[in-house]
Amino acid sequence: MNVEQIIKTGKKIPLESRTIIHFMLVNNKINESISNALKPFDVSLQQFNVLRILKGQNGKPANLSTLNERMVTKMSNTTRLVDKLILKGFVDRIICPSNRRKVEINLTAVGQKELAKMSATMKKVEKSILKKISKQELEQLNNLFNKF
Amino acid sequence: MNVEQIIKTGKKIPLESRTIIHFMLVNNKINESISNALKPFDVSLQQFNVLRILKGQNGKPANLSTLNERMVTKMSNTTRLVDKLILKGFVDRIICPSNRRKVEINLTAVGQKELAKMSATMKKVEKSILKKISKQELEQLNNLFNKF
DNA sequence: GGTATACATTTGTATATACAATTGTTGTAA
DNA sequence: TTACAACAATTGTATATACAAATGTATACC
Repeated sequence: MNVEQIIKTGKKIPLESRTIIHFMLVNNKINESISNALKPFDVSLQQFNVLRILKGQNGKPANLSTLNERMVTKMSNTTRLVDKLILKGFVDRIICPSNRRKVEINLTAVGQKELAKMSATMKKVEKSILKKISKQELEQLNNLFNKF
Repeated sequence: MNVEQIIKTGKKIPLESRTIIHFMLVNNKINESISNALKPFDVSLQQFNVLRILKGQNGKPANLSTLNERMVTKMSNTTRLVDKLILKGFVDRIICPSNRRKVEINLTAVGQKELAKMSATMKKVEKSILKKISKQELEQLNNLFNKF
């Protein structure tokens, strides 16, 4: 992936700017791969993320603020994200009995089943995205990311 | 930046998934910094990118497809992006005399002046984003990004 | 108990983006 | 020269996201 070639510029870009731009280009590519992979399941990356968090709850229901806290990309509107998952039958939402301000969100059986399929697909996509990168380099990347 | 801590999960994440998630977290952080920095100028990152491309043209006008080709994040609707820049007085758009299907987009004097200010701000933001990262590590990052 | 404050979510509204269909223009081949 | 395909941009529409205001509920203080 050559930055200058992709954004079709002749002049060379300062190392700092180049790194940021390069970062964004890789990000675009990753996002595209992932959302393509999720398209057949009719969920966005954000929605997948919510389902995954709910699975991590092991049956314990989550409320909106918990979801928001744990999401990779925090959104300003988790309510409507959940709305869409409800519409698809992947989760259900009830008002929390002990505190009626809160809601309890749970994976449905369908949601669990679909999530399992999505996760398998995601594993493949991750492998394909990272196929040219060694374990050692992955560690290296994680260490570098720590410095941001 | 500790991934597990940020997304508040107890279990450890497989290295591949962790890298992707880590990547997204860094991306969010970068985007936030940049859009905050651009907010005073009332432009989005995409709009800034278009202005920068136009500057790179050195007075030569660009048409929409050229812009699209050179944008870091390709958009499905560059027309309306340009509309917004016109509204702000940063660029103008005329129909290309030699081929009336095309348009010619140019930086205005105001656009040039504002872009200079934005660029100065962006330089600072980049420095601040990358302040903990050495030149050598930047090279390393760029090399790793090449493998995506 | 009544009132103010903080909390958790939802709703309204504006803006951004994606995708497809449409418009207008040019080039080309019968 | 006309009909058709390719091109470049625009428009319509649906969906996504951001931000602020509003709703409803619980808690704390007097």
